[in-house]
Amino acid sequence: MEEKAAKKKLWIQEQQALKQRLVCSDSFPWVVPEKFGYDCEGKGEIKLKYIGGMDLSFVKEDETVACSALVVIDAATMATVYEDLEIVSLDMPYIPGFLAFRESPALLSLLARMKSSRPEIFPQLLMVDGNGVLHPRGFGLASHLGVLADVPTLGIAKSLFEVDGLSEREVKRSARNSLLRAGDAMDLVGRSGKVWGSALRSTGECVNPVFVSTGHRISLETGVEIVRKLCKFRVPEPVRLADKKSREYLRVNGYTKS
DNA sequence: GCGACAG
DNA sequence: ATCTTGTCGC
Repeated sequence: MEEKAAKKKLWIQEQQALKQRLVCSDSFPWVVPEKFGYDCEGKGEIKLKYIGGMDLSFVKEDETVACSALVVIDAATMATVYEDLEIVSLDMPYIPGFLAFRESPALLSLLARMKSSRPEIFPQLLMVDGNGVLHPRGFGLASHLGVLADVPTLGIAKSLFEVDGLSEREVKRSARNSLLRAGDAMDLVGRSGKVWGSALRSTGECVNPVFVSTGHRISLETGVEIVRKLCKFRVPEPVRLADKKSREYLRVNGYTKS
């Protein structure tokens, strides 16, 4: 497997090249409403209204087959306004730290399709199942996708990618003590002092936090503020729905799955 | 060398 | 990611 090492080396170079275009601060034409609601319909300034969620589901029989999903909701009503699913064939294997090389082609395909068919409701922000800058080289799937599609993105992970001395066990321990109420969040500060992301308590029932990180063109602070408002359950609605729909699609079409 | 390792 | 039953709680 000398092959694999060479591939990683190339991928690392590609990540570093794309990272040159990464923007970690708020860089969008819209404004975050004080509270999602009818004010999103207001005239004048553009307000955040359309938020997308993306995910892939797999079948255990064949690791190259997956169903990709893009769900867009209206933040004001939380209603789904767009949904697209596609069975895809994945060329690359999953290698920790290189998830984007396996999943981004399928996700980019869905984005391109929507951009041409329904540009008027194309998401102003995308929540991606995975990490943004909370990554060994600071360039996870959400950042990778954000840069390639030039769309603001956020990384939403259900488990911690241990980087810079951060350990899931330790983070969960302090989260249990510090995150007391729904919406409480804490910075994920590495040994180096760098803030990689945030651990957010989604609901009062969820003791286990969800890990949010900047993907592209949005600050961590703004991202957490938005994610906080979109959580009915542990995972924010856009991503939860994309996960649910893709899994359901595989099940209904006989592929297997629970 | 050892342990870690998003989905 | 996926494999899985029961079970605690509103």
